[in-house]
Amino acid sequence: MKGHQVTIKDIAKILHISPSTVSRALKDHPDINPQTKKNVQELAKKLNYKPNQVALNLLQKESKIIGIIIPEIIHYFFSTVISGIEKIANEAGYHIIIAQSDESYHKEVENVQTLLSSNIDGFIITMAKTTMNFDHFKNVEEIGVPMVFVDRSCDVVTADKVLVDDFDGAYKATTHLIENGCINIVHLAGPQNLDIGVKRKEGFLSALNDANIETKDYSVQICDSHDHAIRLIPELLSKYNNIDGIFAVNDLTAVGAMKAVKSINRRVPGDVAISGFTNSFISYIADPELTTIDQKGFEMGQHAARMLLKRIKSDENYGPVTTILNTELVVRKSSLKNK
Amino acid sequence: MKGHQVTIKDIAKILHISPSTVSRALKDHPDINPQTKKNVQELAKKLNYKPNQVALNLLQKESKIIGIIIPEIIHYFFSTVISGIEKIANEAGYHIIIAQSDESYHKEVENVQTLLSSNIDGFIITMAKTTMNFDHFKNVEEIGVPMVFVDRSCDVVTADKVLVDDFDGAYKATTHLIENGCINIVHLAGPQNLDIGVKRKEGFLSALNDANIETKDYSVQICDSHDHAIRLIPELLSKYNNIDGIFAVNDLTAVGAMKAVKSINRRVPGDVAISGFTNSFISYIADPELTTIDQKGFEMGQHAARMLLKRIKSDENYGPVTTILNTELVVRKSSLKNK
DNA sequence: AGCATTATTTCAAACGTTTGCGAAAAGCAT
DNA sequence: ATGCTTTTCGCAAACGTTTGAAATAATGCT
Repeated sequence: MKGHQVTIKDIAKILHISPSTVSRALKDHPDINPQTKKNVQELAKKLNYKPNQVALNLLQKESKIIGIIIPEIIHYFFSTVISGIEKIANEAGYHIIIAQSDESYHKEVENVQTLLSSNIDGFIITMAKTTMNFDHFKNVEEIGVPMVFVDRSCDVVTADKVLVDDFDGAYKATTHLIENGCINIVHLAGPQNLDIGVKRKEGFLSALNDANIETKDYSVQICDSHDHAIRLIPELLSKYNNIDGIFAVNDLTAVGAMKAVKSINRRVPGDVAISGFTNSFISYIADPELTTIDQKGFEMGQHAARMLLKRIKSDENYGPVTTILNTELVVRKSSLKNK
Repeated sequence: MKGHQVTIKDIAKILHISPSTVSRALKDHPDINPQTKKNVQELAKKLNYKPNQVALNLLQKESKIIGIIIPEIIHYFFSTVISGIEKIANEAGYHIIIAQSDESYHKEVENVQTLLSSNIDGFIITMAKTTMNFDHFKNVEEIGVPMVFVDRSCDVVTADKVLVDDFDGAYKATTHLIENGCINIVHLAGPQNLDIGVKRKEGFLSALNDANIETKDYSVQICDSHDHAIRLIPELLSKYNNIDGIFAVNDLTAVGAMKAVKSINRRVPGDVAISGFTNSFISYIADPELTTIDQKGFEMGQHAARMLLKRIKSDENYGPVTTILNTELVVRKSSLKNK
């Protein structure tokens, strides 16, 4: 059915002039007779002429499209990142095209390939957790398509990066718990093969150290999911019943821990104060509301987009830039023991 | 600093043959000498040749891109819809390009325009709440770009639609509450200028009616946000303290109500059973976990994508199709009074 | 009128790919 | 060798647009 889109050729034919004249008339080129210009522009408007972007992309080798590869949109944090990117991109006349890797290395590789063949102008990527081989990114690098990594970095590929200061965030959250009277804090840590797992743990330990609190052998537990926390915490609290604070590597785990604490009839924050990390939507939903570290997803997205656009528009090949954003402590009820 | 992607021409030049031969060799055309074929295919592999989609699109007059306009990715429901669309689209070799309207009519209009000029092959749209004028959709219709509406419909535009049976969902949730011993149920309803607001309310009322429960003048409250529920519920419960069930128009409102009930020392579900609508992530986070109606976002997305692809590929102009998906009751703790 | 300028328009190539058709080359039978 | 068929390949056009250069038309000047 597609009544075909009006083209420059159509206009040219109707007006008995050449396509090039039409093209120039439409962009107000000084070489064109004002009368012709008027005719063309009026007819174009009447026929609702819209330039064919695909043809332009082929010609100019730019698509005004930014490809985003991200593990899962469903996660609040990622969707805020996307929103940040979209805002800046749109302001610059760019569109975003989104592909999810579902944390799968293979889907990530596939996405990189297909987006590449769509003549994407640049990539903004959060790597999948399972990605250990980086050849697909190397390939992008070789072809010369600019790339910005968000949140998760890898040293092998030279590209711009936007990260968040995980160490400092963890330090702030832990210190906050200490200042609110916690002495025996447990850290529910992420997997130690991931940067954020390590950094957040180190921030936690450093905060304890600076407050002259010595760590016990149970102070750090590898536990980074809601359900795992629900299983782990009751056991842990019954074994070490002087635990009075929990700092979880992410909000979901923190909420799981919160539920678990309540389930064994201890109070949050009265008996156990809790802090999460990310400031996702659920921290606001939790009861009591969850103190957490704002990971600035929107800002990260904005930053990444700005860095990418700069890279796209520049011809000189300046070295890779890494931006580290500051986190922010968001205090809510779950950590306020004294009140 | 774009080192360019390998093209058919490159391969042709290296092998001293013509581009057409390369093209045919790559698609295993019978006209080509097996040896030439082998040479071409091997070189193509070695150089990591990927066909330029843009060029193909230009030839075939399609962009293989589906435009999605949606209020806000951040909402769990919408992101599941997107995931559903992406899955089907990718399987068919299409990409998705996402634009958010932020529930703003003006941004929606703008998005429609810019996506149109990107030669989108079709639209999948969830209208903004504030959209009362539909000229921009009419325009899309005239141009002949296929369009599928998801979740929110409008009768003015003739296009395919994927909706959910709001009435039935509300009926099921309400009946479930009744079966679990609720007599005095309050419905926290959405705005009555929106379809879902009306339909869900009607389902609620119909369920009460079928169970021979008469409605009171306070049975329906217009209240569709977390914070509003937190303000409203304590007041309502103190005024009518025999209220023993709440059916909220969405999960977020339900969670607000839940918090409010707990805050005045009544128990959920013991004193007041609660059901939401949507089955968003927070229903799983809530404490107790929230009984709700699964709105099947992923399935809606898949369906919408299938309908759109069918429309894109078909030449005949069949009438608009409306698909209404069934919801599903998801029973969790918040409604199980008796146990 | 003749020539130089300037104004206006068209040509042709390019982007990467596909494809109908014609051409060259090779094989085969006579 | 001649003519015919097959095999194998290349030419050229097409998709819609832009753009440098060439061509044409119109104007001005002496």
